[in-house]
Amino acid sequence: MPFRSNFPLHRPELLNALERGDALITKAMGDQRKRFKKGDEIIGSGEPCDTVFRLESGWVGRTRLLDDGRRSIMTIFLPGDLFGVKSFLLTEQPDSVHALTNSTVLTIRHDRLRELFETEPSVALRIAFQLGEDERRLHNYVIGLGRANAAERIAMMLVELHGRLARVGIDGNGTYPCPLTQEEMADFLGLTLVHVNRVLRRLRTEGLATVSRGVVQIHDLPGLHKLAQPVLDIFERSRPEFGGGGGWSQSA
Amino acid sequence: MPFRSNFPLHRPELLNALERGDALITKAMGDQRKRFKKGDEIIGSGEPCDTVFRLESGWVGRTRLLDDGRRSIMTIFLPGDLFGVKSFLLTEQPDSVHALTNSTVLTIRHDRLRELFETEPSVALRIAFQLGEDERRLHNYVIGLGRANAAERIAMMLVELHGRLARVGIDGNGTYPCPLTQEEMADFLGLTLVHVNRVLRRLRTEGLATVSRGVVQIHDLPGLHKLAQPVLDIFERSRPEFGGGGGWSQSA
DNA sequence: CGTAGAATTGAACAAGGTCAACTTACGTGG
DNA sequence: CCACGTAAGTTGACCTTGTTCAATTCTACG
Repeated sequence: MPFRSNFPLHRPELLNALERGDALITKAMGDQRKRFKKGDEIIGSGEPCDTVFRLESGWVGRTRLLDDGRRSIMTIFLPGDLFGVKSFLLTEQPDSVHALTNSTVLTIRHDRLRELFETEPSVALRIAFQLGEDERRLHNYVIGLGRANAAERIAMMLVELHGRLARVGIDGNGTYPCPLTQEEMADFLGLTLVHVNRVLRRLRTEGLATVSRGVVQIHDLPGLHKLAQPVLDIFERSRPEFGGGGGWSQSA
Repeated sequence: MPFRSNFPLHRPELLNALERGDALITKAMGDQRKRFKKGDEIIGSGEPCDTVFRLESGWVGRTRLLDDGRRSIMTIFLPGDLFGVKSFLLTEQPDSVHALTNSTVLTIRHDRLRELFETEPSVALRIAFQLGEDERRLHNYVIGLGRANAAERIAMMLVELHGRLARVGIDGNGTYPCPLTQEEMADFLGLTLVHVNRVLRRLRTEGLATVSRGVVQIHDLPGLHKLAQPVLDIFERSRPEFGGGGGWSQSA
């Protein structure tokens, strides 16, 4: 699944170069895929890692486990994403990357990638693009963690996952698979599992969305948008394609 | 101020290429500097911007203002940092970048930078490095916002600023200038100004650090480290160079 | 069936937020 | 050099959001 033309590119004229870079990386990765089972560690905390990955299928998360047991899921990778790019350049933090579901990945070794990076500007562009895209997502995420309340954060997550999955072709009209447990959502959103549960119930009773048994059903996308609006990625804002009017009784 | 050899590079063999890329960018920027006064907007929210900046002197922040008045300072740039790199590639979010103090910056136009990017792998490497470095910082920051309490966040901020300023040569043995108002700190840390004030008072009375009148005095760096430890960048962990024993009475 | 992970719910609690007043620092004009 | 005005910093009283602790129910699956 290469680039979609609806990618949030500043300069559409880069699209060709990006697709070329992407194809070159894909080609260099060959078709030897590694498989991981749910829960497996893909990149260990602290261990050196000499490859960059492309997620082919499944969900993967970048996690940090603090000494006292607190946990944070910093990023969720979906099919098509490159990950491990940062360790191509920088010393690694004590992060681990592990499979949230059974997953398959393609890999390329750092030294091989660096050769490509130096000889093919389009590959360098593709790498820089991935880093920029990650950063953009992190920026939104920081706003959410810093300034959004629990309901806004959850709405933001649901809307973002919906958008990203739709862009890689997974979207059943507002229904999509989501393998995260409530504990994982909590670690992703900076909340507790108990509170996530309560807010999800509230979203359900208010008719905005139902999250259960690994499936998200969005009943009222405009409503979720309205709820998440203050902290929504600008790229998601333009897509309240279906659903009724927003009916969330915001206390604020 | 080019790269320091104590930079958190995964592969020291990249250092030469990075310094070369940095020098090329610097050269292409020439010596025409733009000056901004405290409070000036350097990149407007939403407006297209066709340049990348290097901060030469002063403090600059990337900010997002939400519709309802909530504000978030997502990144603080210090002298030597490149910023606006992301907009080289991606559509911009409604962020603004503005001067936290009087500042001077050097600039390079996107089209010029792209030429360099394509012809000089070392420039591409320098750009990718900056993006990776930003991402790394955001990762830590996300942990802090998601899982650290107020005192931990503040300690993290003080330690990180100390480390970054020391690396560009600004460090008076634990005393450094910090032009942030308490409101700005609050917007940076995801707290309220009132609570920042209270925690700063507590840090002061416990003898860890004094923050006032634009100056931070760290009295007990190991103590701050201990407090921030769970959420501290690994690159900062190795530098409790001075001070007494940690004396923070953590309630947890 | 039995069991383990996940979800759900209640009750008590605490961290941090809100509101509002007051003080200090500092730049400017008289 | 002083008076004043404004932005920043402080502090208290009270409140809300989200946490903690502790059961209790699902649900999938061997």
